[in-house]
Amino acid sequence: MDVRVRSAEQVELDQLQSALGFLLRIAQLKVFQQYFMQPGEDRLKPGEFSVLWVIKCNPGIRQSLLCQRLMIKRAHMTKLIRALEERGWVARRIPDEDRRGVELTLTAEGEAAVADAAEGFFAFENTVGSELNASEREQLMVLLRKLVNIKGSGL
Amino acid sequence: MDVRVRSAEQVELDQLQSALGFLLRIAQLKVFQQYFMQPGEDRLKPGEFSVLWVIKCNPGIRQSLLCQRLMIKRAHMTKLIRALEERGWVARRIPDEDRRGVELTLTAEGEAAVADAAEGFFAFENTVGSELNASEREQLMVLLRKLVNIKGSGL
DNA sequence: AAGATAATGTTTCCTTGTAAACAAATTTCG
DNA sequence: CGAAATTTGTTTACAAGGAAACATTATCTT
Repeated sequence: MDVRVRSAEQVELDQLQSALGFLLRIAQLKVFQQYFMQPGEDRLKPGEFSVLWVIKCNPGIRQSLLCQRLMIKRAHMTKLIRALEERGWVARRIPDEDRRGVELTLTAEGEAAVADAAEGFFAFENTVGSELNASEREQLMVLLRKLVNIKGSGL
Repeated sequence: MDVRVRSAEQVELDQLQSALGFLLRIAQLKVFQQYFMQPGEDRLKPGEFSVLWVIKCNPGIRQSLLCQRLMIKRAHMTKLIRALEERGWVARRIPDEDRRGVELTLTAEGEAAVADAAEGFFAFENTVGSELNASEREQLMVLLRKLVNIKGSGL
């Protein structure tokens, strides 16, 4: 008789299976791996898409606010924004009211790029959590929004 | 009148607030930032702790299985394990039944290190999700376990 | 048995993300 | 007002993590 563990499901996690941070990390990694497993050539990466999307939804948003909402460090955001600027997708503007900050907007090309990517992105997002039924998925969304202080949609 | 968005909560996300992958990512990043914001000197990083913990709970576990369960890539796992080996915490053994694989166990020092870190780690984990009440937290855990195929505890 | 295929780790190179020090502009407060 | 503290973004130097090619061992096919 050989009872050696052979599948991931059989691995004993003990208390770790009640560790919320751990579960979130595993879930998140799983989603990313699924995302990158998809074909698609020069698809936007999730980080890029979300930055562009949020700028689109909040024209003139401050870079620091983007950092706060997307949980991206300032140092890293600088690189992201510079790269998107070089692709001709975002425009940086130093406002006169506060010349430390940077106001971000999309260029016309940027708008087009987001519009282009949005369909695929949200289509993928809708496949996330297929292990759950519709009501569980909705419930998970509600709990996560609460966890991260995103007010629910007014839908 | 100035209605410019000033706080992260006010940032418009539109459809993104219904994107499960996005919400998971934000939640996960938030937890990590909280973790690293804590003081503590040479605390184990979450990844290190979980690897040690899972080896402790599954002595002799194969490296590849660890990868699967912890969603860590093989290339990266090699580095993690080698580092833990150099610290004298894990022992690698090439089993005769299959000389491709590696069986992992903790050394006595490894056991001590995990035991030492466990209290702090799980204490932190219990603070995760304080934005939710007890029943919401439990519900979130159940949903995440289902999402990642971790069978619930028999508690 | 022998050659093709697959599984498992490792190595190397590259991308993503973080930490710390810095620069510039703004705010706070004696 | 004016010095100290804060906010914001950037730079540099590093750590974490991933992709691809490779080596070794095992399995599959015939």
